[in-house]
Amino acid sequence: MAVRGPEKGSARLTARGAATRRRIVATAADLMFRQGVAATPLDQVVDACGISKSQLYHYFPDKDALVTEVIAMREHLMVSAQKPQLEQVRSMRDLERWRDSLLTGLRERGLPYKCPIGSLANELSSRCDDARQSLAGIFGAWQGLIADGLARMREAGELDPGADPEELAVAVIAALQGGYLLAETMQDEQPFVVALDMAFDHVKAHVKTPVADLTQSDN
Amino acid sequence: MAVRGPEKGSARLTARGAATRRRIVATAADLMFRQGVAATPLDQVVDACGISKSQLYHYFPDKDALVTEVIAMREHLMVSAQKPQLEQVRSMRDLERWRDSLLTGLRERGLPYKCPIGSLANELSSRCDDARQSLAGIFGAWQGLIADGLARMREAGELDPGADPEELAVAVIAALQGGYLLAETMQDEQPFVVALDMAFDHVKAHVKTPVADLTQSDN
DNA sequence: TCGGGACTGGACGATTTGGTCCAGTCTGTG
DNA sequence: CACAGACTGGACCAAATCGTCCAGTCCCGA
Repeated sequence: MAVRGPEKGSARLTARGAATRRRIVATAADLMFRQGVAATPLDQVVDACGISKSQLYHYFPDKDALVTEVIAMREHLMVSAQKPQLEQVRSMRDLERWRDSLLTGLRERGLPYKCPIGSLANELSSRCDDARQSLAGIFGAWQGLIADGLARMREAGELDPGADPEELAVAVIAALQGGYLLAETMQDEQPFVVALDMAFDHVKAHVKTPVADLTQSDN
Repeated sequence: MAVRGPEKGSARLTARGAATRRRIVATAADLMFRQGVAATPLDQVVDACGISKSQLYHYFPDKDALVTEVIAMREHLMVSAQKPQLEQVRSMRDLERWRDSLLTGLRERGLPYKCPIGSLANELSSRCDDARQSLAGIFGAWQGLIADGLARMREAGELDPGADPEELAVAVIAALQGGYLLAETMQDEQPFVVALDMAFDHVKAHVKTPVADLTQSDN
């Protein structure tokens, strides 16, 4: 499970070859998301992808390398899905729009109620330190995106100067992850909603009271 | 991964036999906690336990049965660890004592920063519906213990009558789980602390304001 | 047209793992 | 003692899986 640099053979790659390569990673990512990494045999990837086994090994030296790419793709997908919205965040209203999109996303995808990153982290962090570090990096990037939005809110005077964007972002992600896990286990979206609401109440508790605020602010 | 009833052979069991059986489950639980269920071969359980393979199969028909028992043991451990404290909860102060014990527990155990139940849920809920349901039951039991405490707080007038103990309990557990996952992935207890603090702020937000609060309410 | 990467398809080896089987020993108790 | 259950120890099977290898075809651009 070593995290390698750019692939050896990636230098000379036809457009067609690159497309196939991406297809393999995408297929593997999907299967591994639903079944887990260990529970996804390469033969299944091969079948689902409609390629031959030798082709898979033509692009990837071993399963670990494939997993590494899957993780990288997950980071890319997360960033390209979250960044556009989070970058725009300058007010609580913006942040709530983001929350709403998380919710509708969960509902549209339906089961399984899992976070692609969280489930990878859970399975791999104990077994492969390279993967764990990559996943930690993804969480860090996510945290950064959220924290930046919160920081902008603070600059805009929406957030209390004493509020720590990084810490709030960690709390939000933790709530998200916990919500995903409970929702998946209970097969019910309610825990996810409850967790998200908690996180947003927590953020709101650091909102500079514009007018008389009903929700009393604890510390 | 079928969840069976009481074992077939459990009828005639010497004290010695029962002890060995428990030892097997405990050993398996520990290994599976640290490495994951799939990543724990039975041979390793056998070695770590100092028994012979035939003995393992003398007590358990297959690996699934062993996993089922491991889950049951996890429930038992959770309840016997949490119930005594949570049963006593009648005030915010009591609840905070419980939180403190969670924290010191995490610190004493050290790495891995995982929840034995959460990690099982994450790995098994996608792959075995029987296990998933058992784990959901454990989460439900945990939720119940917390919710009961919160309900007593409400009866005691410490909690707002409008507060929903069940919902608050779900939020607390979600924060816990998310905190564990982040802490484990980042190899840092801070996310766990942050998540727990969020959860407790959330509960406190439903505390009936007793008198003038000393903790400054930030404007 | 020629060459190289893309790709097939399946044989093959090695390893791991779950699971079976059994001959025989140990141990505690009625 | 006799017997039942506890236990050893390893041989053994079958399946899954990772990974290798190769002969040969297909496709595309210089």
